[in-house]
Amino acid sequence: MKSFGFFKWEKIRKKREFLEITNNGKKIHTRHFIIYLRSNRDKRLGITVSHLVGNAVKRNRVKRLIREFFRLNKERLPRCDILIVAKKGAPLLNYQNVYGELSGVLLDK
RNA sequence: UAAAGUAGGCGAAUGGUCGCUCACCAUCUGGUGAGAGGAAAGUCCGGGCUCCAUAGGGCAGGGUGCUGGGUAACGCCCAGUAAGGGUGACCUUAGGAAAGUGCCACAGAAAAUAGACCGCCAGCGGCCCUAUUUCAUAGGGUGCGGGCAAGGGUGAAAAGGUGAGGUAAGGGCUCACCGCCCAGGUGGUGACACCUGGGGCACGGCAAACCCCACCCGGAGCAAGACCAAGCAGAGGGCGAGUGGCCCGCUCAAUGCCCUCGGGUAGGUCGCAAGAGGCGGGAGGUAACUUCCGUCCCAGAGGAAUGACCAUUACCCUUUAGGGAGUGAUCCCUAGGGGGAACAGAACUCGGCUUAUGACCUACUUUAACUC
RNA sequence: GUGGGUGUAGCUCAGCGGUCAGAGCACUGGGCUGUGGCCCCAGGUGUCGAGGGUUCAAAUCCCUCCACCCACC
Repeated sequence: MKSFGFFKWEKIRKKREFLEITNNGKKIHTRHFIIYLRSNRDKRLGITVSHLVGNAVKRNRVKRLIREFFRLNKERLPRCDILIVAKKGAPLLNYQNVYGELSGVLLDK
């Protein structure tokens, strides 16, 4: 299981699922993100970046950085659905900042 | 050299590791190829395409507005005309106010049928004052009915302007020049320009106020629309008329249309990437553009791909050291450190417009200053 | 994708071509009171979202842009 890929079945794609996780999941705040967790057989990722975060370029960049984090650290993540919501300052971060902020909360030692 | 004007360009490159989307080949491990923009943006216009409606006409409603051309079309582009701005290169603006209605605050005498506050002018009548030693004459003030619109003052705007003659004072009252109006001619497809003659002059501004004139516009949008698969359950009421603004007209009489309640599904394929396409060249045209030949195939997602990290080399800024030019401010070269690199992400598609955009570059032109 | 709305004083809103843009609340100062509130008097307050244009004159009319909000499929 060496794959660092990010496949379609690892994405949360249905609006219904997003709502279920927001309502029933465990909620964690960090400086630039809100993270919802709900235990599941597979590890899956959903990302929400609203228009309040910035324009399309900034929103895409935030999503790509979060996907990169998921992909590279998949081995150490817990077995659950992860939903990450970006807050306002998020476009100013680079990958190092994102890693620093998310690893402390999500990764096993 | 500096400051401007116009037209345009570029929107870092290369390599490595780990990834994403699509196509093809292999086949369960992979390999090869392709993969954001000049604005992809805002959604301000106009087309293509699809469905619905449609004999045709009228009235609403909306849009455009100097002239000619270009175009699939446009509110866009090109060429010109006039007016205004700028020393200039250049830029900006554009139907009709003698069809009608309406508005023009404040100030001012008066604001669109002109009018007469101060004023100017002569006449008439009485009274008062002054001067000339009485009569009387002259001057001034006041009153009455007239003439005038030069001057004053108000305003954004005061009913042609300047000068001369003339007059009781004045006035296009007359004349010259300028402006305006009318008629004719010439040139131009035309906007318009020029010339000749006539008229003393009539016509304030606002249509981004209503409006008039000319031309254009059927409606909705790829969640259009077509097919496949899965699934369910229909019931009640209304319309006699319906026709996606209205009317006439026209057509139909149903398996039609509308409303309410209830039930089911929200999956896949196509549309969906060869186009008013790009590049190079020839021909026509002042140009926009058209046409012919050759050549190329260049994103296609669907909680939505085109990325992350590292290295090197260019570019710009700053700083340190060394060297060079110069009296100097400063500039150039070499080496090193630090920093910066904009605006922004395709969603059916094309033509424009508008707005955002760091640093840099190119061409032509103008104006200043200096040198030869 | 389509259609619509809002932006005016610190806040909530009027005003829709013509004096120096108003009202309520709030704020400041004074009076009243031993003190505070209530009450009374006086006062400050604005690039009318931004930039152009039309007009003698624009918050108002016309363009372009910005921000926010709503509705429908």
